Amino acid sequence: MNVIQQEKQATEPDLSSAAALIGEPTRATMLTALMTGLALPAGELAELAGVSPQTASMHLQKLLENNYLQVETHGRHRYYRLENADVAVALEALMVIAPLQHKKRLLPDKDLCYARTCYDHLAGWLGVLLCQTMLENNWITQQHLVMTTTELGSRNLEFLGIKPNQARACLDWTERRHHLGGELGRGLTTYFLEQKWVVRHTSSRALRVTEAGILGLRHVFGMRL
Amino acid sequence: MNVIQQEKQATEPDLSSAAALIGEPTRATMLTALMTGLALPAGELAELAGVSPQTASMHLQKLLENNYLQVETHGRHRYYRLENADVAVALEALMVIAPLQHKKRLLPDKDLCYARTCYDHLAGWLGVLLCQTMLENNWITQQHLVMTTTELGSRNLEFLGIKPNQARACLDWTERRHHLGGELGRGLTTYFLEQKWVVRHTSSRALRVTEAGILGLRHVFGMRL
DNA sequence: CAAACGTTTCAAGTTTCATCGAAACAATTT
DNA sequence: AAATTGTTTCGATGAAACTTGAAACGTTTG
Repeated sequence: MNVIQQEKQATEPDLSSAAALIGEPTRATMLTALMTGLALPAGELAELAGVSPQTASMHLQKLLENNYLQVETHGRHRYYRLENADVAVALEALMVIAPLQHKKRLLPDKDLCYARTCYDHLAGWLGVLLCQTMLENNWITQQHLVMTTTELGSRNLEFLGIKPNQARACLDWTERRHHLGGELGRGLTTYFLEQKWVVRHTSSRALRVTEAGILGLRHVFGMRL
Repeated sequence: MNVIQQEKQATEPDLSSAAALIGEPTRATMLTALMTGLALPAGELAELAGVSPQTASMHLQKLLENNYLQVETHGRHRYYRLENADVAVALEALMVIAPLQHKKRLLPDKDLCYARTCYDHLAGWLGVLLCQTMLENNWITQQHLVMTTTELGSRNLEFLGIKPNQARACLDWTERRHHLGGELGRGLTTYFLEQKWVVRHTSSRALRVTEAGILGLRHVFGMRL
């Protein structure tokens, strides 16, 4: 009543269409699958989401038009991936508030809680443990949301061939504690994957720790799984 | 085809319903309005969104049920506000990727670009200028995403009665540069509002700088508007 | 070169849900 | 106590968009 509503063209960004694009079960499933950071072909995304190829194609086109995805054509396959980290960040931010929904609060998958990728870095129980261990061993120091490698940490990381970059403290939605994001987070995770200390599950963001991983993580980082 | 899809109950958080809740124009408008951090009555939100009171009521109930909002009853009015900062963070994260949409990229409102609140702290051109000035004057130092007050800064802030907390570097979507969030961001903004250096616009997140504000910002912070 | 495969386009059918009139409820004012 | 105001509940309507079958397109394989 007492609010004047004149200049309607005055605009914030188009929040609703941005969110609506994510707010559709099929698309949300596909986007979540792509949070591994990997590129997946259309057919696989269709199956993951449980819809026909036509339907998936339509949704992928929408995500593409709105620059949420990139596509790369290889032969008769078309591989889709997230456009950039901003999209992943928005998805994560939504996951933080999603559990508030309906109070159903169904427990998430065990494997996913244990270890998973968060776009390009390690998350879950293992990710948080890594972060804690590196802090305790004084390889990194934390200033609120930024983690910096100490001299000790830098030496050790360089020895492994990992660039001692800074890390960003990233809130883990299953553990509700920080894990390592940013440059360092990516570097470490790339290393773990290269060393086959962890391997990706077939159809989720979850990661499995190999025998080599158990040994490596203990000897190099001092983590006891 | 080659992906086994068995354990379907394995779940990430319910991203789609979280986003769908935001992805409806009426609800998005109301949520955006509430990003001031203020509480608004149902009728006012209805008018802002351009829908009837019944419709607004329905939407508000949904947002309430899903814990995106709180409500406070005063007499026959019901005041709605955001549940917590996590919701605001998610909205901001979506605003970052929203401009990618459709390439329409229509310029946002001038007032909003000039100065506005971002939940509980100052944003827009003014917010970025404040951040820059404080850095240049060596009141704060920046370590990537964290800003710490220097000794000089702490003294000056305490003299004003503002707690010299740390600030979080928060990406401004209009300026694409950092402004001051976190504890310090809120403290400064509270102070500006108390001093009536800035006043809220009637119907948006935008802020107007008063005469006293122009003087105060110049003399105390050395900012030339 | 024909068949199979992955993907997209087109044109339906179908469902979901936002919307508003009517009415009920509650608090305030006259 | 009656009238007014702010808000919510109920029910019917309608539009938006998700879905799939059919078909076309391009690539790979035999």
